[in-house]
Amino acid sequence: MPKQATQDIETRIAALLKRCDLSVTESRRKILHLFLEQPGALAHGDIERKAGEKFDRVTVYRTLQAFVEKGIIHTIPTADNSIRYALCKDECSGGHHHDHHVHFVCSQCDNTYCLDDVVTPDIKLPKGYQAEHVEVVVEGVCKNCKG
Amino acid sequence: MPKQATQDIETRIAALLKRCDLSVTESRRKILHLFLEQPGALAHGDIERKAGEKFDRVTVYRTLQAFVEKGIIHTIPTADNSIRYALCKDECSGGHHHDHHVHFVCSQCDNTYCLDDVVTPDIKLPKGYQAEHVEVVVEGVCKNCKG
DNA sequence: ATGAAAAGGCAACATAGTTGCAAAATCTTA
DNA sequence: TAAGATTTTGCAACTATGTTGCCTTTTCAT
Ligand SMILES: [Mn+2]
Ligand SMILES: [Mn+2]
Ligand SMILES: [Zn+2]
Ligand SMILES: [Zn+2]
Repeated sequence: MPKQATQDIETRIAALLKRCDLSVTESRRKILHLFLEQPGALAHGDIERKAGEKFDRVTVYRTLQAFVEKGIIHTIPTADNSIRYALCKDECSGGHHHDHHVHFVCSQCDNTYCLDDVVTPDIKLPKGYQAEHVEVVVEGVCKNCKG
Repeated sequence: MPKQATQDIETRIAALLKRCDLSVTESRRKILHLFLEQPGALAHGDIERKAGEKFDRVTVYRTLQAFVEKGIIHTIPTADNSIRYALCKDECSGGHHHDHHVHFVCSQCDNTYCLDDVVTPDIKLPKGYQAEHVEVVVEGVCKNCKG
């Protein structure tokens, strides 16, 4: 692992936190690191496990909550009732989320992906219903698992 | 409340349970009743509350689980990580679900509706991803709250 | 370096969901 | 309709998940 590259990542992480008015702490850096070095989404449990015994459970909760509020990560609803979190594109960092992409959950490896290029379709609703936000979650077999 | 109508409902409930190879018990009848007399979906908590102190929590869990397995009800994923349950159309009762409709969660009254006539759109996925099932949940203002 | 402010750790609590087992209810069939 | 076999229920105990208050530690601005 080249020192230079690691340095860069750490710098980017610190910058992102500062830009979001979050003080740069060890747990926030660590958890953000987990998201950056991973293509898919992470469940709370994953994070707790990957972060090791190093951090208190409560800290993980509070960190994720802060990240969601600041638009660093967003939540992905799934059928099995376990919220997953994934990094937002930069544009979200403003303060409110404007993700309009589809999510994909692999039924084999259970990984969850943001399909950033697949926008959520318009849904024609019956008279009287007024849409504000559309969530689309596709379940199936992912790239890697497809044999 | 006319005796005749109540009788009919009870008969229908018993018939449905029998058709699904479920023995007709008080808790199952009661919970099925709750679904039938209500247009929207119910969360676990709702059911526990509406059924009164009469049944054990565990019984509610097991009843809902049985109903899902038999295709009597289906689950609806929501952003707030609380599974909701709603009656399936008759065709589901076979054993596996084939609901392809959109769900709607009202941000005001928090009610959840099955939009049975709004079918889930086809989603064009990137190369390599293979869809098996699509969930669409629309959040917004419902018929009753609009105004 | 120093003090104010923010975040973390701990403990205690609340809620949600699971499991094994014995008692009770339901179903079967004679 | 009266057993007996089978399911289902309730209870207790347990794990998992999430929240809150309070004090200590860390971070940040000066
Ligand atoms: Mn996403
Ligand atoms: Mn539905
Ligand atoms: Zn996969
Ligand atoms: Zn409403």
